[in-house]
Amino acid sequence: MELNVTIEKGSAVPIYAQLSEQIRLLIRRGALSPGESMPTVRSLAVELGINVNTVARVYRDLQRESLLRLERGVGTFVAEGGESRAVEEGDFRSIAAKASELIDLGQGAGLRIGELTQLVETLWKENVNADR
Amino acid sequence: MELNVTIEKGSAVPIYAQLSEQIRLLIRRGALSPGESMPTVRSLAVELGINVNTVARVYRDLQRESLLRLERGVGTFVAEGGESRAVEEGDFRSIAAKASELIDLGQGAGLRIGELTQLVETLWKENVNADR
Amino acid sequence: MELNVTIEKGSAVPIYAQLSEQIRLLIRRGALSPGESMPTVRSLAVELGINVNTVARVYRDLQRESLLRLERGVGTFVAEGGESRAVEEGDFRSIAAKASELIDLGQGAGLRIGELTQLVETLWKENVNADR
Amino acid sequence: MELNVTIEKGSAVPIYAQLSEQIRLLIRRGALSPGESMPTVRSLAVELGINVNTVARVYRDLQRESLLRLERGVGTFVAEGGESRAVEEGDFRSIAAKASELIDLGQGAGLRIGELTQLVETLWKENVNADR
DNA sequence: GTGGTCTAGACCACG
DNA sequence: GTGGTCTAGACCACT
Repeated sequence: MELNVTIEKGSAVPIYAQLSEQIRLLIRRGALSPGESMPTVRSLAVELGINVNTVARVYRDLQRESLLRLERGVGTFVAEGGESRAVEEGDFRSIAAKASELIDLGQGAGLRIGELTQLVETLWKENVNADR
Repeated sequence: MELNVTIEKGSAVPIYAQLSEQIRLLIRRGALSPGESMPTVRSLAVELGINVNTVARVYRDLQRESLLRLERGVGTFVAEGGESRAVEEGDFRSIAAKASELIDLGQGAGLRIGELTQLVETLWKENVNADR
Repeated sequence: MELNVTIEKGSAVPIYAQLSEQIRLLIRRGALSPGESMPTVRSLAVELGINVNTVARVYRDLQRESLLRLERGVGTFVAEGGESRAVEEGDFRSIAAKASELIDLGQGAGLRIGELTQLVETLWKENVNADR
Repeated sequence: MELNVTIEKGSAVPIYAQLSEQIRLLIRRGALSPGESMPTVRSLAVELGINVNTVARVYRDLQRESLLRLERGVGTFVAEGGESRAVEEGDFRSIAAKASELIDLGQGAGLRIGELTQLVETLWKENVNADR
């Protein structure tokens, strides 16, 4: 039940945001399936070397988005509802493949990861604005 | 001399980090050329609706990375040195094109921007680790 | 012997408090009469989808308040004593009618249930303080 | 800038829920107007005798509901947006009047506050279900 | 032993 | 001095 999640402690992005976003992605890509049980707040905190409350906050936040379901005294589970539905596996594979190509190009040109994600974010916003 | 930069005030990412990363990208993509003058700290702060100190801090940080050059009483300029060299224009175009394709796929599959950049980050790290 | 009780699992109010308060009200409004038998701990737990221990705790608490009477090996009954005396039926009807009017007004104005009960609580407290 | 808020520390309802609900009501009833500044997290914590983090959590929760607007380094304000719009003053007055009548009846019949709010909640739910 | 709440106190980002 | 994050640790509600 180890979660494939990595936390950068020095990052400007708060720990809870890093964790939250990564769990969300694991659910969307189908690596975590509806009904599946999540690690306990305590075990995940130990595994990641962060505080229990920080994990609890993330679980609570994701519950409010209907991605997780918390049961007191029982555990935490991936929600069955609509929000937690995964992207189609085929769709996800082509997205991941495209992302890998982008990463290869970026690394080839000597970009850093932050520059690459910043580029994606900037283009995303232009795209959204252009749609208006 | 308006900088094509957008700040999200409510974001978990601190304003200074958003600004710093975006200026860095503008330089790397060649939208800001070596020797070109940057907006004054004050005007950029007003334009973006953020605090003067925040802009000043970013300029200072970028100077330390040799991306900007601060001349007291004159202004701030994009540095001529190595760090501020832009990616080849052709390279950048193919990277941007690839990123656009990725964004289209992601939007088509209903991903949010955070999920997409998270995916890029995750794959980047796997890539780096695989190289070791 | 189904009890007209509803539990909200996700609520900030603990399950035992929700259940306790609702049983108390059923007794006060005369829906449960002195001497009447209560559902078994187990059956009520199943009916409500909550833990047996939680129901048992509520029954124990209500016994301490002399609202219920637990007879080992026999069952649980609404107590005959003073605490469990119901409000006069006519009184209760006018209270319920007034409450319904309040609810209609509240819903008409777009209030949520929590806001309405909060208002009742606030005014209640002001009333009590004013009496002093 | 004292907020007319009361916290019951021993209550089964968590402190953050009590505070959150009361602030929400103050906004809905127009006692707090859009744009108005809220007490600082620290001052409110001191005033209520609770922890700073608890207040901060409430402010954060209410920000997510678009009822408050938090500005780092500046302060907290009632949001201008739609969610924070107050109920019409006349409407609110009739609701409060009706609630007072209900309270008088309830107190006359010897009900406790918890029983009264429980009744309101029960009838509310029946009303909602009946609408379906 | 699970998640939930609360406290106390430190340090950071921002103005 | 403002809000934000994080930690460490206590106690509670529930299974």
